Amino acid sequence: MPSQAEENYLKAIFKLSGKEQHSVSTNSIAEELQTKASSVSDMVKKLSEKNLVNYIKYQGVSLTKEGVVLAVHIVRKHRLWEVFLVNHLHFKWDEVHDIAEQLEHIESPELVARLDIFLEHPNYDPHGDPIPNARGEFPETTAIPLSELKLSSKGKVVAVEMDEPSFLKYLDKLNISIGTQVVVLEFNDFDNSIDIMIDTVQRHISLDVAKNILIGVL
Amino acid sequence: MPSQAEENYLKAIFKLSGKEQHSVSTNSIAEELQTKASSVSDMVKKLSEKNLVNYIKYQGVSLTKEGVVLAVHIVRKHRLWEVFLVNHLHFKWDEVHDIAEQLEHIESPELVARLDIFLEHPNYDPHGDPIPNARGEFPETTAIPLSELKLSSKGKVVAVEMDEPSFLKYLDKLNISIGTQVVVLEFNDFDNSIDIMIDTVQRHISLDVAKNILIGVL
DNA sequence: TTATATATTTAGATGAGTCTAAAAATTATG
DNA sequence: CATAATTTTTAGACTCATCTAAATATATAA
Repeated sequence: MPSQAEENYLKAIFKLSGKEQHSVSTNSIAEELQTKASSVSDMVKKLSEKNLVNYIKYQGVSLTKEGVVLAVHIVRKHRLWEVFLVNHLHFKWDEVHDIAEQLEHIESPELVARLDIFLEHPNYDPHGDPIPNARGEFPETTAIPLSELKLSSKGKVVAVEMDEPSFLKYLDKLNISIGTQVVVLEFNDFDNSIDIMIDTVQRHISLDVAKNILIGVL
Repeated sequence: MPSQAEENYLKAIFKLSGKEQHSVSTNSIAEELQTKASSVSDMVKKLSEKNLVNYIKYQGVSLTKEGVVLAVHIVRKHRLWEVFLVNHLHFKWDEVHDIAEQLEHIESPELVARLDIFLEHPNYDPHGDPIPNARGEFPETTAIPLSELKLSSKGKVVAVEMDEPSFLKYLDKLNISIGTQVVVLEFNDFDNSIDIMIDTVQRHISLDVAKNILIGVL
């Protein structure tokens, strides 16, 4: 059983490696975990000895099969807890990340199984992120960033790709949440901003924001 | 904010100090936490510097006001989580202690407050132990060990004073749980065992067991 | 009350995880 | 392609929490 620190590294590497699980740099891990590259070197060496990551000095890091299994399991716990916090304790979606960061390290397979049942096997967390099942399989998700929609096209927000409270509160202010209908009115080349329509209101959002709003593909 | 290790020490000292919070020995803390007396000396020194315990070398340890506040808060979290695990996730009472030991260290005042509301402000945990409220006040409890009942007297089990799964499973086997009616039939002087009546069945229990079953006093 | 047993503390070591500063490898640039 | 800039790793130090073994204080008992 990995320590909490090890779990955080596995999760970070999993996240940074993307869907195809490409190898990632020491620096990017340090950035993600708000730590120093030298600390990452040390930890990655340890994880490598435990066969949780593939590591060749100066060549980047990737998770082994075993490492992926563990990382996915942590993601599963994190997202299940978020569902609990929002659906049952009535937290807002911008308040749950930090608490779930703690809860995800609770070690008890039985607890996860029962929580999953209690929550009625949710497929997505409050931010629209897919929740892997007990076998580590993610539900199908086909979504593209709002920034890649075609002009005049319409879509439904299915997820957001950032958990920062400030970002989520900003979306609240724009009346954007999971399920919101969006129409792309205009792409503004000069600053890459986008004009969109939410309900009957016209809004103006930056490219950065648009990139982090995922729209469902039928 | 104390570390998990510090929290465990505070909780142990609180437990060992009893209702009147008398001072406790290094050795007893070591025993309670399954560690060495030398480790306790070190930690107690640190807690003393943080003004969480009163500590005079060779003279024992007691919690300061501030230490009591923290310890009670941890107890509160532990017991609230136990209620959640049993009432909502349908764990058995002998399965929740270890999980609650982990959950009690989750740091989020908001989480505790909302959990308390979700659980509808429970006053007792699944083992009958009182749950302090947000101000740290315990509900009234007047109970005596089964071992101190008078001959032929009748009573209702209100709590058990031991969380060991083996003990709790043993009580299950005897059909003893919170709320069970018990009648004392006989005290056996030769081995201090006690004959009791549960429902319509006569049972024979040791003094050790009887000491850990608390009977409500009207 | 002096010797002995027990409890407690100190000294020094260890492992986990982190850091800074310096060294080494890799990548980019002129 | 050689040198500069960047990235990554190593070396050494630090904190936290623990341990063993030795020293010291307290309690017990002849």
